Amino acid sequence: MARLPVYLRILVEQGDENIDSISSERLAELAGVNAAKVRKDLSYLGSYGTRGVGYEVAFLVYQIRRELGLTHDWPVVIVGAGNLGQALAGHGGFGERGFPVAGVVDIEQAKVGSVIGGVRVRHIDDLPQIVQSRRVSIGVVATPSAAAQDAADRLVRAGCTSILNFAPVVLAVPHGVSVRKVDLAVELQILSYYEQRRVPVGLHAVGSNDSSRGASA
Amino acid sequence: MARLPVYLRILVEQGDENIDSISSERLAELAGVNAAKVRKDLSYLGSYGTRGVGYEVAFLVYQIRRELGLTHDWPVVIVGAGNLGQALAGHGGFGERGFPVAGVVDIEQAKVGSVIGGVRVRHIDDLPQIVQSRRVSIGVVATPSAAAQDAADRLVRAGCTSILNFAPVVLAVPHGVSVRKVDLAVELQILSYYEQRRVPVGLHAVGSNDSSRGASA
DNA sequence: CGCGCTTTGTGAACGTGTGCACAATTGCCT
DNA sequence: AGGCAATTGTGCACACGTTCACAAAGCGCG
Repeated sequence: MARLPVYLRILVEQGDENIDSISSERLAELAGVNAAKVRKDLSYLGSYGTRGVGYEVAFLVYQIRRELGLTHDWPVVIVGAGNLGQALAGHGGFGERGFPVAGVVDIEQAKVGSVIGGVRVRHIDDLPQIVQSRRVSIGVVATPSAAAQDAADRLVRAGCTSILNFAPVVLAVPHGVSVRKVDLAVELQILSYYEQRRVPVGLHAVGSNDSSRGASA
Repeated sequence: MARLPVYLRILVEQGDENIDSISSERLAELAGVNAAKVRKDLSYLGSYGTRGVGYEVAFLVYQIRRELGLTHDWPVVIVGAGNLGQALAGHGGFGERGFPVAGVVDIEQAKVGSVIGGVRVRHIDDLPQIVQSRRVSIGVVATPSAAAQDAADRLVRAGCTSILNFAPVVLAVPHGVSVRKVDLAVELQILSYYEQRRVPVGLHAVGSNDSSRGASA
């Protein structure tokens, strides 16, 4: 389920505030979803709640981490040291959440050697060496559209089996390789869609990807 | 439908290559989806295909643009001039696709005045003025998590009715405001999930958000 | 001019995810 | 010890999106 990461983040936050027990209703409120959905999602992991009380935060965090495979770090390699690649590498949020940046590569020699986010940019030809020595299985494509497929091919050849793609193209990958796409223009266009038909009456929240909802501000 | 933007991009690309007619099957292949799904999606816009021939690319582009509300530009304002905000503003892909950056604001005076992507960073107190003078209805939250809710509140107060949120928090917004969230860590965690259970056999593509699929590389 | 090939549009079956409602279970208070 | 309030776990109905399969419709060729 795609909601587990959201629950996880909320539970970790609650844990940081020394809250050691939480009800499905409270968790649902914080995650912006239905309480029944939370319970169903969690029951999928097993019966880890206590009736009349709720869920033990620490234990639930552990279970979700285990389910998501977050019991150990997953080093990632970023292909493309342009605007986006630099922002991702320098962001810091990756490493904190269990996805340390094992390397940043670019095809342009001009970019090789510069240091961003504490990582030196290397040439894309070094990709196989980085992937193998650091046991990387997740690659991030942060190149221009035209170079994205080549970047993906190189990642796959180097041994990556999961790709996070920021380029607005549909990547072709071999069977067995997972791909997720983040397309900023698509997100904006979806907002535009709702924005355009805002004439009738101010209506509701927006479906699919989201989570948000709730009143006031 | 969230797939319309993908179709649109592909159709524009095809149009650039002087292809003026396309079948649902070809479009489905390029978009990485089922052909029947393409036809059903397009039939939702009306019957704009010609049986035995296919769809006229230019006309379809026009229709999808109209449906998505992309007949005119939607200026956006970016809140947060950190790593991510700078990358987004400097990216250029926004303006090209009909979402020109009307402004970048930050709460830190130290960042005010610098120029990124041809836009000068202004103080967040100028937000209402920017939003109103430029008729902005879409705001982008590119702040740290702790500041995200405040940024969203300010955007709403200034008059924005759609928000694209990059901070890993669930934003509370008034009824009638659309929110979409892009959480990089969530995407990586979903990949981690599939990566973890890759033991049995290398299996398939990944659901929901995606689009990818297809063979070889 | 008609026949066959191609491709759309859509009815219908199917699977999946969602939400309700309630029984089962636990803790607490008296 | 017993009853009450709270909360989980889940069966069930429903709505939605997906896919198949086929009839309707257009094009080109003989």
